[in-house]
Amino acid sequence: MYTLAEENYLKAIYKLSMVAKNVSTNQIAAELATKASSVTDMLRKLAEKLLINYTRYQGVSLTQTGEKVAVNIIRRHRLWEYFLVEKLNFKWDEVHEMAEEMEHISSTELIDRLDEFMGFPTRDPHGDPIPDSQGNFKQNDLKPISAVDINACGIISGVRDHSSAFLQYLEKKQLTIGKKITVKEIITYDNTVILQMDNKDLQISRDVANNLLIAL
Amino acid sequence: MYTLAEENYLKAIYKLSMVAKNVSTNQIAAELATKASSVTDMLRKLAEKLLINYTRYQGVSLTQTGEKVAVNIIRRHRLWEYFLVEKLNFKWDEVHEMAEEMEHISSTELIDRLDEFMGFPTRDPHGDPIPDSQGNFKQNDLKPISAVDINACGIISGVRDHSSAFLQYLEKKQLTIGKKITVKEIITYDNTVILQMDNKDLQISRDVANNLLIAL
DNA sequence: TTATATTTTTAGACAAGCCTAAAAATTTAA
DNA sequence: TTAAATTTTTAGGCTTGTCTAAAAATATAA
Repeated sequence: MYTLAEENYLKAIYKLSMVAKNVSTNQIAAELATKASSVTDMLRKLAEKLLINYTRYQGVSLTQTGEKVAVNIIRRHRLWEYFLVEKLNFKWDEVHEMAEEMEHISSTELIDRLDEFMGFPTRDPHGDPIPDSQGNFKQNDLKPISAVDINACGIISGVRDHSSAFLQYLEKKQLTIGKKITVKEIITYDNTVILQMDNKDLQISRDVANNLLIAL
Repeated sequence: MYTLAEENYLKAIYKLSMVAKNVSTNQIAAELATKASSVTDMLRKLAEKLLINYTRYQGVSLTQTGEKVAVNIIRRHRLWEYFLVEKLNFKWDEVHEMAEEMEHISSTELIDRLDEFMGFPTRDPHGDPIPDSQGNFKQNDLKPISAVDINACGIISGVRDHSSAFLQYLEKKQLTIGKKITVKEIITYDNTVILQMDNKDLQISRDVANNLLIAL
């Protein structure tokens, strides 16, 4: 239906749209590690196919069709990640690259059966919600630890950075999905955060606090 | 490691090599539904990469490396077919196209874990042997029904034609893997074959007898 | 063994998706 | 509000993998 490149562009635009309604050429180029001129080329093609709204120099947004396609790719990605962790016993920091390939397998029937096989999971191993077969899912209502009040208490429920380096660090510190933590102190000088978890104090940097999400 | 096109060429050459040592340009073109000139182009590239032995006008054969790559693709294809049938409950005539896409997922670790998850199956849903992680597997020692003697008795163990049309026909006639049959008569005029199965007589055409394999 | 048919290769072209370098538009700053 | 900086687009080119048409090699038949 859509080429590999097209799917990757739609996914990137979808992801960037979470932050700002209109997405710029340079943002897409950075996300896909490609050049702005290549992005412009592709944007013309996607607009032609009515997958994005695009006016020269004005940035882009997904059309309804484009969004549907993007959500479907995300569904496939997250279901495969769940499969790799829950059925094949991979660790949460090992699955991203594989799922990046598997998300492009096109059969809808396959994905729906996989979904059923696993018992219709609602979150992938990183806490991200999995869209159902209709494309419905509720966005996580999570906050980065760096943005909550002192003495706030919550459950670790997601990450913003999916790199293995970050996930391995969290694993080592036992900062995994489901853990209950309390924010004890935020050092104003460098925004280092002191947490309490399992009755022990734990110090994390501003960067880590920014990328670790909790449900209050 | 290898492009989609390269993998498909290697697989086609491997398949055609089963029948004749040296494979011709036209045979490959037919197998891949492409043109002879496109095949020539690709053969030059594969020879360059030392995956095939190729001399102009003389046909090709796989090098040891090329064969290793081809067998690996076949391993992936057959394991995914097994997964689709045994875990996701697809029918044996529904899985070929999906596996055709899935066989190109590159991670070796993924395939080895999938293999383990399913208990190291040795045959796919069509009776074809699944190479192990070292690429070892014994070729089926099967005969088409059209080639056995009268009164020969054996177990249906494989097919030569993997098209859904053929598989659906077999399913309807209950001519499935594992069934015990006896060849009662071969009509010399048109090579129609009369089988006995489950104490009932069954008539199959020359074409069906040619594509249905039994272990004696 | 020569003519004909078939197979294979070459030549030249095209689409997709990427690139660099330069031009144009937009934004920011003086 | 004009100049400078930044962003985006255009122009032209490259690679991969495909195609058609024509030429060359090989196989077949008279």
